[in-house]
Amino acid sequence: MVSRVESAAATRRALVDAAAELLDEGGPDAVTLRAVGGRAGVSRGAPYGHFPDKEHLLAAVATKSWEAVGEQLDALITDRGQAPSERLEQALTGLMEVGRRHPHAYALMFAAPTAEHPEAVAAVSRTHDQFLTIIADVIGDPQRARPIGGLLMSSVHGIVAMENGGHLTPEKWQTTGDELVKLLIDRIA
Amino acid sequence: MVSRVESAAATRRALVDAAAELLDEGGPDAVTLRAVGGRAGVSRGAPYGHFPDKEHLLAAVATKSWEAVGEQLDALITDRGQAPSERLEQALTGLMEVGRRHPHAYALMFAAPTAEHPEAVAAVSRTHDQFLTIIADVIGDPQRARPIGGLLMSSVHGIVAMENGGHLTPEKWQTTGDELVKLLIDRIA
DNA sequence: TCATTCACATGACAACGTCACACGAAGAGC
DNA sequence: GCTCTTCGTGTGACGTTGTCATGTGAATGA
Repeated sequence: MVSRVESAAATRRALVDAAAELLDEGGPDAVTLRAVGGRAGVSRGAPYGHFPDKEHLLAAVATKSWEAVGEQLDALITDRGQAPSERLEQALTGLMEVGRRHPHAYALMFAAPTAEHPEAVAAVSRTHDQFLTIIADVIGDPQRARPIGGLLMSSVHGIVAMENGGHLTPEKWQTTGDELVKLLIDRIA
Repeated sequence: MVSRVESAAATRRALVDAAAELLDEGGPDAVTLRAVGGRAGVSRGAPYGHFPDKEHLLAAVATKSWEAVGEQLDALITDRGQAPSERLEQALTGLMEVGRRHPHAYALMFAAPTAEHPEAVAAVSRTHDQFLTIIADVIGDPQRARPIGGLLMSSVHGIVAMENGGHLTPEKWQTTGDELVKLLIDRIA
């Protein structure tokens, strides 16, 4: 039933899942290869049969996170039952929600993916394209949609990063991340 | 001439400077306590006479970086020779320039400062207040200036973070960070 | 001059990423 | 059914890291 390559693929998946879980639960310091192997039910050296080094394992976690966001956006794009502006707001708040629920994985997603991880770069590019699709529906002119999309994406990311870093305190700025996203869409899109 | 406490303070400064330099030159991985001590002319254990652990040393680096930005803003605020809107643009592009010139230190500045580092929190708060001062001069209503300031700060930070992470490629978004900052100020401030 | 203080050097330890090597079961060929 | 090969995995080992305990020596105050 379970061929050798299938079980190998399952182990690889288990390693990525274990790393993502440990990252969520204890932050980057908790993601040791020994802990990852342990949670995945293998030894500390097993990951090296699937990844050249720890960095590539983390890149796989980032790739998986981007793909999860991509699936959210896919569902949003497929559902034609709502206005384009609504879709845009949901896309942006959806990304924000990911950043809030999984702050460490989110930080990993936006860390610099070196050229050594082409699958991570591809996943990011695909998801960005989906964002652009949603934004173009609101803006109309697809040429003008790209810079606007870049600004929206960057700004929302900045809001999430400021939130997660504790730099967006309501006392200091008299506002919240949710309000800022609304304000942003209002002024930009 | 050089009393004992003076030399101790000098060593502390040398440690922070060495850590900042190593961070600039080789990224976070290059900042080992052994390398920091070596560059500062002391041994690997010497930092523990000045900081409880490595995290506190890095917090001191972040604090110094924030204070450097604060000095920039001070000069900007003191100089009454230019329009408020010009000052705002210079403040935001100044922060962006710091992020470009010292990407790793910049990332450290916006990392979550735990409550264990009150001096870092204070430095951030002071600099944010200076931003608010500059923004209030443009907005007029100081009450309305705070959320606007939060959005500007977050957005610019997002732009810098996207740039440094390689996520703001001109091919994808048909724009640059500089253009986005201009567009941002145009639409928001 | 002597006792004290305090910054610093040094040895040691556990944990980490990584590599080399050994093992053992699944699959291919006869 | 048997044998050989392949390949995912387990294990021991090594260098490096952050950290602590201990020792040392020079500056300080009486």
